[in-house]
Amino acid sequence: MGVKERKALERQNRKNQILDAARKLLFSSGIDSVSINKISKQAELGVGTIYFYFKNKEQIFTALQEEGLTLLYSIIFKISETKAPHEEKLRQIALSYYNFSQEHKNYFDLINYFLTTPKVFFEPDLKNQIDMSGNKILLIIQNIVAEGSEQKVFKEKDPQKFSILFWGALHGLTHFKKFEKTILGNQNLEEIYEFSVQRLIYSIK
Amino acid sequence: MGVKERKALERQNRKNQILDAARKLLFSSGIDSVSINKISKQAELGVGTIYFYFKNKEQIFTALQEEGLTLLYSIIFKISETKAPHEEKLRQIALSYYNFSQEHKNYFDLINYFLTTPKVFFEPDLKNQIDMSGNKILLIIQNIVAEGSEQKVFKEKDPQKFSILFWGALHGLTHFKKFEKTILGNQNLEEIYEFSVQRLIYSIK
Amino acid sequence: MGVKERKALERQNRKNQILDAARKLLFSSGIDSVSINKISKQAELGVGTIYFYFKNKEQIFTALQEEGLTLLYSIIFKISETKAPHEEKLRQIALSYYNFSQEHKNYFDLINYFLTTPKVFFEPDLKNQIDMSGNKILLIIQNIVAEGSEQKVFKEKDPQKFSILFWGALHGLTHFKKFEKTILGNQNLEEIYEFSVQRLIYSIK
Amino acid sequence: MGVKERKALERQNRKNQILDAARKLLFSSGIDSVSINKISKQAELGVGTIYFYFKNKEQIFTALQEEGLTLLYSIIFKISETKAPHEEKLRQIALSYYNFSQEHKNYFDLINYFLTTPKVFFEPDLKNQIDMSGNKILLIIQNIVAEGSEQKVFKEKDPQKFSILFWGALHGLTHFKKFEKTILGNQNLEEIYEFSVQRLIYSIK
DNA sequence: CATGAATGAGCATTCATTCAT
DNA sequence: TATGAATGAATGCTCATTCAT
Repeated sequence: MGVKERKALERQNRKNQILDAARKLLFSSGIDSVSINKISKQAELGVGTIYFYFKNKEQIFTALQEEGLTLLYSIIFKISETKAPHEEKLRQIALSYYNFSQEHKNYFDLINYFLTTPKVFFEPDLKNQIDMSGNKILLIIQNIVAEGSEQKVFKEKDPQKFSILFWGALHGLTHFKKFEKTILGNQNLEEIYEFSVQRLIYSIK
Repeated sequence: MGVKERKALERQNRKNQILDAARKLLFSSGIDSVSINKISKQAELGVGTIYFYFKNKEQIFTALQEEGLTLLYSIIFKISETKAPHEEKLRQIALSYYNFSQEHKNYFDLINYFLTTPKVFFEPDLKNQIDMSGNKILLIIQNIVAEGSEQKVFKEKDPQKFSILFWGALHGLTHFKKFEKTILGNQNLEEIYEFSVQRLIYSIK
Repeated sequence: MGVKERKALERQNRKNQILDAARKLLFSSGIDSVSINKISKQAELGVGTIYFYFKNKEQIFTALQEEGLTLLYSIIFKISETKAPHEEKLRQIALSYYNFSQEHKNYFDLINYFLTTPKVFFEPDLKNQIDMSGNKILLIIQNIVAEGSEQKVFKEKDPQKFSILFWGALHGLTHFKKFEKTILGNQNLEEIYEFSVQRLIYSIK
Repeated sequence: MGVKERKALERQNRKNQILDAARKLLFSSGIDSVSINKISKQAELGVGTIYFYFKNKEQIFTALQEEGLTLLYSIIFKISETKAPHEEKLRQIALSYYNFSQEHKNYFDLINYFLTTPKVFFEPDLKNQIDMSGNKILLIIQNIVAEGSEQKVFKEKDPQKFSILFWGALHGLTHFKKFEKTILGNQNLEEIYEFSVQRLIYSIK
């Protein structure tokens, strides 16, 4: 192994060391209590070192969000690889998204953080990077729909548009978790979620 | 006008003065830069005075969010009162929600803030107040669907569930605005939005 | 009842109303969370009214401290009135002081507040008032010792000095409660307290 | 001198710089007016810097109190090392405690602050640290009594308990300084103090 | 008598970031 | 590369007191 490779490896190790610390903080106390100083303490590194490997806090968050998206992707990918009927795949993907929002709440908060922050300035590279992670997931859904349509299981002519509707709807519904005790009344969100999935799938059959 | 009335009026005026300041800040620099100290400066009042009229920062945000929800409600209510066919009403409501998210971005950011912040410490009263404002909007949609179903224009048996799906989907889709240049590729969100509305309405016809 | 008397009575009622509120706050959340604003809310009176009846916060605290001292006095007075032997009386007084410090912690904190605050400015009247309340208690002890000496049960020639030593020692010991888990090691303070009382009494026998 | 040593030295210097500032404030205007902001201004450092060296305000107070206890310890230790008779040592220790309470009033106020504040949230480590400083002083007294008892000068079987009584009594008596013009009447506290010391010592002879 | 609106200095603490070493 | 000392603006919030009505 040459000097260059070793350097690159060490570099990656350090980055991971930092992300490990950030992740640990994120999971133990939530997004609001992740600060650079705390990360540096947790990682047993100087704050300066953190800034050597990450330009700013946003970049660390981005990396963590990518982790979350990758995890989500792998879950959804697995479903897409099964032999289940197309319809069933969509249903399972939808359900797994709901589960992800509950069981990986911290990652989900992070995704929402990036999705809802009105911050104007966002480095284009960073933004692109995140969006592409999201896109991969969208493509899975899109492919299932497209494939289903080819095989005449579905009758959707615009799989891309539909996949955005599909995911957008699921995403929007997760936010209604906060209304479970109020607006939703005696129903729980999961019920409504399943109803919605049913309807969305039905609409392309 | 008696003393009591005048006092009550002055009280409301002051409250408005504070909300004006808060709104101005919110609209000029975004939610993150609204602080009590800044509000007090903007309103030309002591911070103590702010706290005399509002228990805490959250309450000011709540009031502002209610403004936004009231505005949204009035828009949607107007549509519901027209003589347009049910289907058309839903379409217009959907469209107006999209427009609201773009034209009243600051109110919309505020709504998203409350919807996605992982903070829990929200006072039940405040939360209930907001949720009920949201509920009023939901009920309009629900009524249109219910009425449409009664008149056999729609065939939806569960108008409540469907209205949640409807609004949730629209809401989720607005978040994709951020992906317009990346994931959405050459399409713009409005197109997809209209496609989605079409599909959702179609699913109950 | 003439106008004057009624006025005086009303005046006292209002004062009590205020003290009731202050006491309630003191007992429910401790000395640090008693503020004029809170008192006024609790008493359902305007803050201005509070200031009409009490010159400042200190005066309210003084009144409450007097309550505490009066309560303490009544406890000690009762003991002094029994037929118990002088020695036994002293022992019981000592014990009741310890109990008072534990069971009426809030009053005791208040006493300590006045006793340890390094504040320079203290209105002479106020100070005198408090001191006299303390003096009454001291006099009881002093009388018991004096009487005991007259009857040759004790051999103390200077009952005043001894009573100050007696009370001062007891008071100082109560502060060691904070050391129970550290300096005091495996002993508890009560044990040491009793030991001390024994010694002090023994020293005048 | 290596880099490490120099760093450590500088660190200590900064800490002292902060403590100097805190001490100056404490001594010039009393404990109530020591705030972190004031310290930072006095020390000509940013507030953040204060927090870099001390975890919180309490820790600064702790350090200052330790200074006081160390000073007191050194005074008492010197006495314990003399060739004076045991009895005389106790007398001198007692007297020096009184003098300390008058001449180093600010340190004494600090000690009282920690001893009487009803605040609970004290960190165990900090509390232990302080208590151990106090314990060292107590042990000196205890040893003198124990040694005296071994040599049959005293007849105390429980030196620990007695040393607590001894110190507790002296400590309690210092609080009566406030009563010099009122309860104590024509006597001054020093007189009573000496009387008390005499009695306490006499009780173990 | 009674009110309650208004004050604004003050509080302890956190933060992302910089930069000389 | 790596460090960690230093910053100081900023945060939400409390407080005793005043005073015009």
